Amino acid sequence: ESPKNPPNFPQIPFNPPKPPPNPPNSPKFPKIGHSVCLHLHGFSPYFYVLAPPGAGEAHLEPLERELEAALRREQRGGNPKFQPPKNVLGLTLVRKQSILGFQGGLQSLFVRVGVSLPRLVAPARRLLERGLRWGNLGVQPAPPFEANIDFEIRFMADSGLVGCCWVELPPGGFRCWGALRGHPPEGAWLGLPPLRLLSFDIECAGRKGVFPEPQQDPVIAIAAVALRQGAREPFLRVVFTLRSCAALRGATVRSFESERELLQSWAEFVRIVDPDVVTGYNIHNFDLPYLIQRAQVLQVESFPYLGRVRGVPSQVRDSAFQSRQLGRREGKVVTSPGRVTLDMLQVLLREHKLRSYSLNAVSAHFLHEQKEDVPHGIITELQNGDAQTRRRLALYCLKDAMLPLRLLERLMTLVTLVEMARVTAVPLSYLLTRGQQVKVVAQLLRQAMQEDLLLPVVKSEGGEDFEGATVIEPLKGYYDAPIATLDFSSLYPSIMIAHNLCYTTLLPPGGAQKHGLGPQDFIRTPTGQLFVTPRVRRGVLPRVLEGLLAARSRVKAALAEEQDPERRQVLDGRQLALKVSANSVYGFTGAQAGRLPCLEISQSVTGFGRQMIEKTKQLVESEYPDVQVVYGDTDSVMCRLKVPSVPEAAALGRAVATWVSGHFPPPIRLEFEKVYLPYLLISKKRYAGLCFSGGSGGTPKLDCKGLEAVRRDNCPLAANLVTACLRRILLHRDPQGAVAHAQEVISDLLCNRIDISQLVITKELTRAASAYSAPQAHVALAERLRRRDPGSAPGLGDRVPYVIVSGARGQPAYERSEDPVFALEQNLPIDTRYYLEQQLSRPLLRIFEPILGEGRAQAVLLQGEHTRCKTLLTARSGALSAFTSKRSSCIGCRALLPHHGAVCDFCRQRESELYQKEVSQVWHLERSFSRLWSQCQRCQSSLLQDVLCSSRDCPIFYMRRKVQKDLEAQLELLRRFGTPQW
DNA sequence: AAATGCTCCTAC
DNA sequence: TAAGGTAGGAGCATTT
Repeated sequence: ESPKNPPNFPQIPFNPPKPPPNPPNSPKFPKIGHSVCLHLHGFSPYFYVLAPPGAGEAHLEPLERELEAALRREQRGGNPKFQPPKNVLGLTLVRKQSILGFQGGLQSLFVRVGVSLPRLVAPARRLLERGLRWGNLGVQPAPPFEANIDFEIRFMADSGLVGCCWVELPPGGFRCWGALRGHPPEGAWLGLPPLRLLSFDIECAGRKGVFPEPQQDPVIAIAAVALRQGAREPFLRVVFTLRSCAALRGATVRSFESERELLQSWAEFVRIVDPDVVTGYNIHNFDLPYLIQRAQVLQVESFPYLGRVRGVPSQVRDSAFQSRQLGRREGKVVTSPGRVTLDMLQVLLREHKLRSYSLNAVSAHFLHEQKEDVPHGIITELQNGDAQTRRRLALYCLKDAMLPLRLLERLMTLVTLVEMARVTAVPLSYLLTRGQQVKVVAQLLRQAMQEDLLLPVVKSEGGEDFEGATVIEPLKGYYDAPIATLDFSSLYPSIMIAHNLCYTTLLPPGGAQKHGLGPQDFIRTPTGQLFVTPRVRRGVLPRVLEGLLAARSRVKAALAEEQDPERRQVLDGRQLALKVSANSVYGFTGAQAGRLPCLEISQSVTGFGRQMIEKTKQLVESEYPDVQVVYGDTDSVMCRLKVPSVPEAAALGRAVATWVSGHFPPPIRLEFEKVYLPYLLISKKRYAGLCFSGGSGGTPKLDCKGLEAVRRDNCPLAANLVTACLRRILLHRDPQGAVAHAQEVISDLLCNRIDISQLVITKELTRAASAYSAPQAHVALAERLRRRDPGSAPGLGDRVPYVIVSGARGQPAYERSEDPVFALEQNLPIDTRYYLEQQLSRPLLRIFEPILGEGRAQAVLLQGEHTRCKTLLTARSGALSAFTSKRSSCIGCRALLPHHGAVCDFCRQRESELYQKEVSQVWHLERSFSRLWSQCQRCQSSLLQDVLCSSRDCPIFYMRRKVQKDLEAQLELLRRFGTPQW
């Protein structure tokens, strides 16, 4: 049911175009009329407790009375008005097994506790766990099982639904209790439904230098773009503006004189478009909370009904999320029942490692186009102008609403998420808000249910760390011979399958005697744990993993046949989801603060892994004396082969892999992956090579692991230079060219010819400033920025960009970190020595030393003529020198002058010549500036309007500002000549 | 000068 | 309440 008329919702005359109808009887999709939001009502959750010894049918009734009474007492305490009709829906005795530990087929007695509301699960569990009266057995504690399963996961597992699957409903009205008919996402039910996506962006009129706050600063524009999933073009583009706005081509403009009307109208628009997915960039932490808070301030009562459930308003809540993988993040969550809010920023933070996550940087990276970035102050100016300046604002806003949709499409975000939801059986929203564990829990629960196994509620205590994988000691150096890479695909999942490692197969100490098992019934893992063989009991985890691997082979086969591009996309997405999903099971078992940790399993898995890589190296080297394992990490070995060509290396690699595979139990297999030629091995986890994937004819690709080229915590100059040198060495096989290039870049750096954007280092703020025990450059800067303007300062989880500026001798780097824009605007001098010595020299030496030799690399790179370049130009070109020096110096000979003129008496005779030189410098700067300016105009797609952009993620911006400032300084210099007399 | 601990980010 | 794992290189400030 879609709430067309929430309480007190005023009717505003407004007729946006209706979404286009679905294609009639489209062969691709089943016939669908509407999006339907199923609001889950009246589903009763349940959990289990282990019954104490001696418990039976007779104990259930008194126990239920006890539990009911205890729950009522608790609730009266919390909320006297709340009086649910019934808390406990029923207790029943069931015979099942705990999943934890081999049980020898013995079932235990459990009580299934059904309660009427999800929020009763936690207190009921606590009461039973602590101990209630079990009739004549007295007060007995009862350990809970499955009391920590998420409500939606419980429901879906019970109904046999997976995330994002098709559900068939009877035509006309329906009221469904329990039996929903979900279709497996295959065949006719493989595709995605034509979901409606709505992307939006807001603009606020902030005050100068302060980040906009909803208490004070009005919303002046909201742009919205609606797209049907799978369609190429949006079916709707609308901009809502405060005050008049000139027409936009291809978009509807709706102007309002009052902000209240603007907000009301937008909310109504959302309800009419009725999107399934609401997207945008940073809408979670900015746009949505801002709108809702602003509507509160303006008392627009009807506004927050943005969801699909009648009478349930969207709410802003603070949220904190913390995981080892994603770090700690805090922010706001806006609820919107019935719609998925898909913040592209959150998606990118989870899925992609980038230097910067500004919409700007992201557009440049994924869409290869720059976007304007207009500072807040100027936004307000545009708003205060006329219909034309507000048109510009509207267009800017519209573009920002458009970009998330384009990112969504380019990154295939929706398909990827839908497939992950289908494979792991969780709702799509979980993938955006929750961690990795819940996906494994969902799968584990479903498999366990089939085998009458229950998941215990464990209190996670921080256990001890366990030993991980082996990294083979690298034989460092430069190899001009083919290196074949062999690896165990899905190593950890296949270990778990091959050795039947599972919660259900783990034999505790003494378990063998207890269950009367002989030596042939169990195995001892390399770390000493005992697990029963599949003959005794097949594990649940291996079953889940086998299912995932088997599904993967089916998808592979289907992909070979499938022609339809959209279905192919779905299958691709599924393949990825299956792989990722299988690989996360091991991590789940080892998760210290986990839902169901079992270090015996994870330890054994890595133990087997260590044994295997060691054995592989030995097997290979003893069977093939001409093959040498030069390196290996976890599941791979790099083999140096004494064959001349890539195809021969591939053939030999395949033979070796097949032969080695025979020495391991299925489904463990060693596979030939690729050939490197040449190969540069720097150290553990750091190498580069020219990669021939599959060892065949395709174009080889430069592969670079762990080196500065692929790290985000150095400046782009270092990363780019390392990449460029590696390309020259490995791809073009031109080490001399690489050296020359490196020398040139070093020279450019020392002569201040490197653009500041190349020197920006970014690092993540992983915790609150006070939680750091060691000083850090980015943390110190973040603190300084916070003092300058708390609203716009970097928050937890943000990446902080900085440059290192010159300072006093011996001053630590953390005191010299500075905001790049600030440094540019204030003409703070960059510490080029720092960049050479701390950012470039060591990475360069590391890659050149294996080729040139130790001494030579040092001499050639760091001691040549190019390191002595010190320009005179920079010394005075900055505006700084013009304003800070108390006395001016002669433009000809730099001698101090007693006056503010241009030249000293000695240089007076060449004054005309010097003047001409400075004038030509002005021309030169003007030409550069005009080139950059028109480049920025092209970016804003208007050659007629001023450039307002100040994107700190665009190199052109830095260059433009630099030239502009140099030009100003140069003109100032020119003024010192006065009116020429000659 | 060398060793050490903290921090970040990557490989797998 | 919820939160996948360990190995490992490198930079940097501080201590030894």
